[in-house]
Amino acid sequence: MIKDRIVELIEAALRGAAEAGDLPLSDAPHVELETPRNKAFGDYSTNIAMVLAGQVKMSPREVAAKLIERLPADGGLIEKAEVAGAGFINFFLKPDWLGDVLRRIESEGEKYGHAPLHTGESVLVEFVSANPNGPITVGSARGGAIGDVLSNLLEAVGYDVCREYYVNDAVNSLQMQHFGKSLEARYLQALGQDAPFPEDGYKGEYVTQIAKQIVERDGDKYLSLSKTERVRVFTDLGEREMLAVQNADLKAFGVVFDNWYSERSLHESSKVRNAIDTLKARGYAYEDKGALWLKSTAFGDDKDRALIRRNGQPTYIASDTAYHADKFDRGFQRLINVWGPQHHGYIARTKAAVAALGYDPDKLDVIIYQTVRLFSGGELVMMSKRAGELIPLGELVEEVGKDASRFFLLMRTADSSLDFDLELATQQSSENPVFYVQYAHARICSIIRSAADEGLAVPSAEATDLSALGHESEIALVKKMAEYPEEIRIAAESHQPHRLTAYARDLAALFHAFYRDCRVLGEEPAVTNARLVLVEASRTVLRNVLTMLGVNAPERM
RNA sequence: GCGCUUGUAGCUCAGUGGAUAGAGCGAAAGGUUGCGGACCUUUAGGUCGGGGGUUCGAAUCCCUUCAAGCGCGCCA
Repeated sequence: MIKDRIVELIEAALRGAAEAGDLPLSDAPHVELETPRNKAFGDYSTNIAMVLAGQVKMSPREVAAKLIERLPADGGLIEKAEVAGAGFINFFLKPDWLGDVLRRIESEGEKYGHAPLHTGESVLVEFVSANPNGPITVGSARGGAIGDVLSNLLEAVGYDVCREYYVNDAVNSLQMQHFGKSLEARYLQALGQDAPFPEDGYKGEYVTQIAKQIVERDGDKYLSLSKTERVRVFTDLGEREMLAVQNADLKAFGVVFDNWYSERSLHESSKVRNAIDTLKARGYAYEDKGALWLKSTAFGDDKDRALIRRNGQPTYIASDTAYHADKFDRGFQRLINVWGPQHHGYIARTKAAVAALGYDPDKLDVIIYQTVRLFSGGELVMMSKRAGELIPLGELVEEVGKDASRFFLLMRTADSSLDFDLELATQQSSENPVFYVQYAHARICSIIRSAADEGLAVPSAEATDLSALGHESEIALVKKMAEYPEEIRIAAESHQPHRLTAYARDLAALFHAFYRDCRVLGEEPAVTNARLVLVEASRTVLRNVLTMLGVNAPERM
């Protein structure tokens, strides 16, 4: 890669200067190379002289000048290197480097952007994990998009990734019991009985729908059961139905999990008991007021947390602790949890629990995403006409499609709240970012189709003279494509999948600018051929980034 | 009260400790007959919430303060 080659040149210059006594350096400093915003500052730039100035007691410009003197022969890569500003060294590349980029994109194809930086490392990404007592909401869907695309990114940099959904199906969960009671009441009502609806019940229309389905399928056969039995049965039936709906909605959203991990199984396999025994043995669990407590304050938490209630039932923290232990025990080296905005207070206690069990809490990263609000035509959409509550993911995908749903939910950093404009998401115009990006891809395909109609195939980059490329718009486009692998690396390592949507928009904009300025077909053969190579490379990179986002790259629109 | 997140152009937001803080929309003026319409030029618009500090250099890191959202159960 070009950037790596320049870094090597600078490192060689540093060694040379140190050996010759020009610069009194003890060990090799880390060289940062960046792409300056302003093209007057060259193609690449380094601040190394300013970093070293204090250490070697010279002015930054002086250090820069000495380093430039020591730059080794570069094999025709660098046009010139010059000192600028406070002591930057700016590198201007010979136009030939454009060809290097295009040849690399061609040879790597759909793997362009991938890099084996973390091969052999495994990571478990847990996300969505909504309670199985209702459909996935748009809020949780944001976690779905973040978790899924982050997983794609981690795979691209070499990780072995497991996408996991934690199913909160514990039998003693109050949420699930409320759900079961609500369903049971709707069932009785559907059979014409005057059953009271529980006070803390789930009023959503979907509960009534499920009850009706059960009546249609099983009739009144549950009437003979005792009330307690019936609630138990309906909790199970409802849970099964909700998991199926969640699974289907997520699938339509392009999210498929490798594993659905049952909380109940943690209790049944006595992993919860084992975790508690370990905590006791390690001295981080104690009894007080008839309950058992996790001494999480020993690891920086605000207060200690209950593990087992006075009535003998374990709390969710108990199962969650066992769950995280099990993740490590399954051999994952890193854990990532993608959690909704209400859960930020749980980071400290979860890490504390992990540490108390003897695992490294730094191996666990938690991404908290903020709330999603839906707007339509500038108006806040609070209610769904159909369900009488928060809009389910299934409805969103139905309304704006998988592509727009995913792209829009990834347009902001997870840290800030997100306003989703439903009207914009369905708009067929350049103001709609998804449309704008997909349109660029369709346009590329159209050019290649037109070329084929004229009997022109896209020539291979390797066999084509690319020296005809050199227009400002061509250079800007190639530069952006050259940045893609690093963009992937940064997005993956900083856990910021939203960066990809910005990159996709930038790339599309640069392609549209190229299209405006440079005609592909009907030019001199040398020009047309070189530009066809460039267009094909643009298609590859655009398709790669859209694939990473889980968004379709259409050939026609 | 404590904790987390946010605060950047009229609006919505980008911005890996670097050079003159950017984009889209909106506003003003003009341009635009070719591969697929979703384009171009110019102008206006900023104390990066305020105040300290670290650094050669801060929107970015630290402290403090103000404002907004959220969270502080033997619920999950």
